[in-house]
Order: sequence, then C-alpha cells, then structure tokens
Amino acid sequence: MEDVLFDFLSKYVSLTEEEKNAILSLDIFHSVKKGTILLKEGQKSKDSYFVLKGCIRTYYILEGEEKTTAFYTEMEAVTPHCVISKTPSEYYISCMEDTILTISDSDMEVEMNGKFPKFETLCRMFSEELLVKQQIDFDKFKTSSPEQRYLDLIQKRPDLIQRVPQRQLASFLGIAPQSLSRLRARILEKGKA
Amino acid sequence: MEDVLFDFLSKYVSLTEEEKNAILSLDIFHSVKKGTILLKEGQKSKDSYFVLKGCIRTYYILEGEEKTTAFYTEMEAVTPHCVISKTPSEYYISCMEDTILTISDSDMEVEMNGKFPKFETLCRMFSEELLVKQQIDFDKFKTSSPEQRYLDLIQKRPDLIQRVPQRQLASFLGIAPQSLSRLRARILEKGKA
DNA sequence: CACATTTCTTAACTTAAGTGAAGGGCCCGA
DNA sequence: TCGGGCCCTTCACTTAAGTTAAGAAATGTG
Repeated sequence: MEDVLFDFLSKYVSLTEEEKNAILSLDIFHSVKKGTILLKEGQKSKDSYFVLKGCIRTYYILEGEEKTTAFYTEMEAVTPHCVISKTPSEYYISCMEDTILTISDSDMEVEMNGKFPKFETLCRMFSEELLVKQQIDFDKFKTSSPEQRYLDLIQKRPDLIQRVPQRQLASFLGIAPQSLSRLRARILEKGKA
Repeated sequence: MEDVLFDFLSKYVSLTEEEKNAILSLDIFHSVKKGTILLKEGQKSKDSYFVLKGCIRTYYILEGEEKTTAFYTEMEAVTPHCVISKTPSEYYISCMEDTILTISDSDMEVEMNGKFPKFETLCRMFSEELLVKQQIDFDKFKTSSPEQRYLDLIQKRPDLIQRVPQRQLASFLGIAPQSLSRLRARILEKGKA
C-alpha cells in the first residue's frame, strides 16, 4: 500500500528514502469499514484523507434529506472545508465500502512542510492541480443538462455507476432520484429506437 | 496599488522588505482596458492573474454561444487550466471593465518558490483556500434551484448583478438568459404579493 | 445624431425536472 | 420464514426551464 502512495507522489516530486521514512513514521495508513463516518456535521477536525482503495463520499443533510455532493475513489484526496476554515463542518464524510486511506492532520502537515520544503512543493502542486480540475468539472456542470451530465459520468467514471446507490448519484448530478430513474429510461428508449 | 496587494498577502504570510522588493522587481502590475482579451481558446499561456481593481470573466464558446462560467473581481485570482495542464486553453478570459491586475507567469513562480520558501507557503495556502471555497460553491450550486442560486448571488455578490450583463449572469447561474428574466419577474411578483 | 447591433423582456409553446403516491424487489433482522 | 424498511421504478400531475420569436430598450459606432 505504501508503494501505491509513493508511486502517486512521484508524479509530483521525487522523494529520498529519508523523506519517505518521515512520511511512513507518521503512521497515516488506516483501514476503515464500510459505513464508518469519518466526519460529522458540526464537528471540528484537522484531518485530510487520501483514498488508496475503496470509496468515500461527502454529503449534507438538508431538510432531513441526504445530499451527496462528491465521491472520492482510488488516488483521490479530500481536505474538508472545516480543516481550512477552522469552523465546524457543514457536511458528513462516510465510507461507501471497506476502504484503505491515509489520514493526516494539519499539524502534521505544518510540521512536514517546515522540515521538508519538497513536501510543501508537493502540497502546492497537488492543490493547484485539484483546483483547476475542479474548476473544469464545475464549468462542465454549469453548461450541461442533467442528461448530459449523466452521459458524461458514464464516460468519465463508469465505476461510480456500479458501486454507488442510484439516489446518491442523483444528488451528485444535482437532481431528484426519480428524475434520474426517468432520465435513464429515456436514454435506454433512445438507444433502442 | 502595491499596498493593496501586500495587505492581501499579509493575511497568509508576513513578508520582509527584501521579499516585497523581489515581488516588485518582477514588474507584474498591469492596467488593461475594458474588452481586452487576456486568453483565447486554443492558446497556450503560462500567465496567472490577480485582480486588484476591476473585473474579468472566463467563458467558453460552445455551439457558437458564449458560456460564462466565472467572474473574478477585487482580490480574486485565476490560474487558467492551461497553465497547469500545459495544454491549449479551452476558454477565453476577458476584461469586463478597465482593470488593474497582476500578471505572473509560471516560470516566475517557480523561480520565486525556489528563492523564497515563504512564497511557496503563500501559494500553497492560497490554493488550498480557493479549493475549499470552490468546493463549497459547487456543493451549493448542486443543491440549489436556479431561483435559489440567484437569490444567493444577490446576498453574496450583489455588486456582480450591477456590473455584469444579464445574459452573462444567466450562464454563470447555469440557465438561459430568458429564464433569468422570467425568474426575476417571478421574484418581483412574489415580493409585491 | 442616427443607425446598427446587442441586450433585455415578454409571450406561447415544448420539454424536462420536481413532487407525491404506489408497487415491486431486495436485504436484514426478529 | 415472515415482516419491515429501504431503494428503485413508474405514473400522474405541477412547476419551471428550454426554445423560438418578436418587440422595446440600451449600447456602441461612424
């Protein structure tokens, strides 16, 4: 599992053995069971997550309804809002499957950034990359219909459609679960004709 | 204008005179006329922008239609997708008003990051902050109706509604211009009743 | 100033999403 | 194994957004 992480990190910077050992000594690898809630609304947390295997999701509870806004799967990272803003979390994070991930808190990161400038470079590059990726996703979302968003999802993240309940996909696509059902039926109908 | 920038940066790190001078020596301050196009589709660019005064927007041209996806006003920054991905730009950036901004290219940033670790810390903190802010915006967008998004915009960025053409606001809100007109009429009607 | 262009609004119609309700399938626990 | 609950689907109905079109208002240009 360590190798999976280091392979990933090597896309950004090349780490020495010393640096790798420093990361390993933080004891950040964790295995969590399906259903585990990593973060709750109202909670203050300093933890960031990086998924090595499995899937986690972020969701709000609005008017008693779960609204899923993001899924993170293999090689994806989340730093919750509350970690940066230092305010209580507005959303939940839970495990969709048995998941292996790293958990690193912001104190660790500050310390590592101080000790190893390369680590800060890594964090900067990574968050810059996430920022532009997310911007592209947001732009795409704004300029597409729900149907187009669903078709795009089939192309870009086909695995999600298999591993995630329909109702959660629906709110991820910004629509009601019934609308997703109908939209899927509509697409099938078109395919036949 | 320099002071406006340094005041802003002081929210993240405190800079020495030497560091400030290093920034000033880069000659990054520019004044651009309304209508200037800073980046075109298909162009490769290394430039990032930080708006000191004025307003710029990013937009796509899809099926011959302009689709505005973001506005950047005072104290906001953009690093276009193409700078990070090193591919031709998929969108345009233009000036909505006479604008004063900083333009810094990625070579400059690499050099500054090498010379002043504090500068890299600044960039990391800033992009981490933007990332979570944008995540919150995206979540809000997904979980709101167009009407609610417009009402939120009145609260959060009332200036935009004044300084930006309606049709551009519409695509920023993810709807057709006619729908925004209708929606506004609907809200007014409710307000009366 | 006058003309051309673009933008905003309104309206009528079409299409799709929201909503409430009901039924079937599936899993889980009693 | 039976029953309860949850999820997905379907349907009918409501509401709102997309679309096409037309006219009024505003903007920019020569």
